[in-house]
Amino acid sequence: MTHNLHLYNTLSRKKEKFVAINAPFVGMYVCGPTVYSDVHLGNCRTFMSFDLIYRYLKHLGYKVRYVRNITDAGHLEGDRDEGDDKFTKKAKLLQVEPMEIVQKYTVGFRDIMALFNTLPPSIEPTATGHIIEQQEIAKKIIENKFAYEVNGTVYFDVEKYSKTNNYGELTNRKLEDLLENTRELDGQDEKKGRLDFALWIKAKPEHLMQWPSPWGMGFPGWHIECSAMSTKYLGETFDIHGGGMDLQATHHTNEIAQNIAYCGKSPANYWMHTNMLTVNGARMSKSAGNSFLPLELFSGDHALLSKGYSPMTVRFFMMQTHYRSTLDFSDEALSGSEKAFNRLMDSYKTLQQLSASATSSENIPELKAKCYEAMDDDFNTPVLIAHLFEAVRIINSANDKKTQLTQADIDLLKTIYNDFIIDIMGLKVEEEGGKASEALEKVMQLVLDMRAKAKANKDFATSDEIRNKLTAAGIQVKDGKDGATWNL
RNA sequence: GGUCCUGUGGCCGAGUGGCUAGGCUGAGCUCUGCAAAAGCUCCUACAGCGGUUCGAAUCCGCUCGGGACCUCCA
Repeated sequence: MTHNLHLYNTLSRKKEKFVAINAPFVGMYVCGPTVYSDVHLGNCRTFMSFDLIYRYLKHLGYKVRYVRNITDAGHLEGDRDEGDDKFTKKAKLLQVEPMEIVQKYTVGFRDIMALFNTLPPSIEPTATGHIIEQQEIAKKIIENKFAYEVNGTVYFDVEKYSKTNNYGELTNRKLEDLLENTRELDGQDEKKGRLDFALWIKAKPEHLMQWPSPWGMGFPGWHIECSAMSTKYLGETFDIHGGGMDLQATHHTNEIAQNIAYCGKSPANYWMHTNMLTVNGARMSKSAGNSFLPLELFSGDHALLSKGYSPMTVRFFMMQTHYRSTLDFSDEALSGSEKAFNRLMDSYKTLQQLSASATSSENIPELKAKCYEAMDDDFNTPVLIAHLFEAVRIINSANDKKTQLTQADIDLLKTIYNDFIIDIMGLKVEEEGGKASEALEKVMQLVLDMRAKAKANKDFATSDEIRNKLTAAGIQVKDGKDGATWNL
């Protein structure tokens, strides 16, 4: 595998050259959604970022096993390790089965991700499908003396673990500081240490989701599902583990601790974290109530939006920002991206009908090298896009006969476009498609021919009338050197 | 309070110790019957104050903003 891919590893806090444990195979685990309500845009950003990473690794020739879980159990409201989980709460509210909640939002999630043109993961395992595996890990951790049971609940012993391991390594925090800053819990606490977290939680009789276990009826803690499923499908140590930055301090820190307590091995070589989406500078989150639903974005049905934006526009918008930077969301920024994206894709169409010259005035191989350089530098899509706009300029100039491209140049440009725009960034031409558009194409050709005749006869009143009425109908006419073209 | 990130032109957003980011917007020009499209040019920014350096937006310190995590969240 010859490439120069470097990626930022949260563990070392710097960019490192990517070396697969067992090339050409790569194991990648990404923490997926908790399906108790609609996915919001922030989730989508994370999964689009990892989709990009998945696509680029595949493009480089790796055989990637991409595992992304569906969390359909556990997840209590708050830190008390008590009360209803999110599914039970919602199910009671709507008077349905918790699994109906799970089904509804799992399907919704997949539909949205498909609209965003993300590839499905290789395996999409669910927490409820791996209750046994989670119990096995909890048992082993107890055996290894890093966990203890109190009244049917199993807790991980963080202080014990810290004696031989660096618990806060992922966030560079010291145990003393963590202890210092952790809130004192209400008196009835049964945990030994205030940093201890639950591997298995005792269920009250009224709980709708509960399973038998060596410790009585209960349900799994939040973190253990990822330990169980990543180990099962990718092994004790695999290549890349990813998720949103908000998972770094708690979820991933605990996941690493569980894995080490379980088998003595750290789960992943590279930890990758994607940054948050913000709205007016504040993090977009379900609990803050400032989130956008993807469908609101597509329809424009939101107080902060002047109009709707297509899924590909949104994807392009996100690709214009590096995955580790926060991305501030605004109507103005989206509208800028929409225009830029259309210009990029228009040039893609122009490229298909470019005619070759005998000589070349541009260095296309260098452009291609720059594109790889950008992607190899921790998946730097903003820089990649900057290079692609250089290609846009070249293509449009060639179309205007202002620069010359050989057939080899044109073929290479096609390769660059197909590789980087379509395959790697996962953008596609949004077509209305079908027979209707075929017919429209013919009708438009007819109309433009009639207008060309009027122009040839200097009947500008007629040609302008045709153009104006087409514009009013939402069709833009562009007069070029070799006749007119149009688009919606 | 603790840990950490961040502050770039009208807006979004990359980046490196010295050499053009890019996109959107705005202005001008070319082309065009006119317009649109396209191309070219311009608007030359790096929070503030010190320091290191031949040279810093890029390194260090301080100040002032913004944000994240420490509680469920991608």
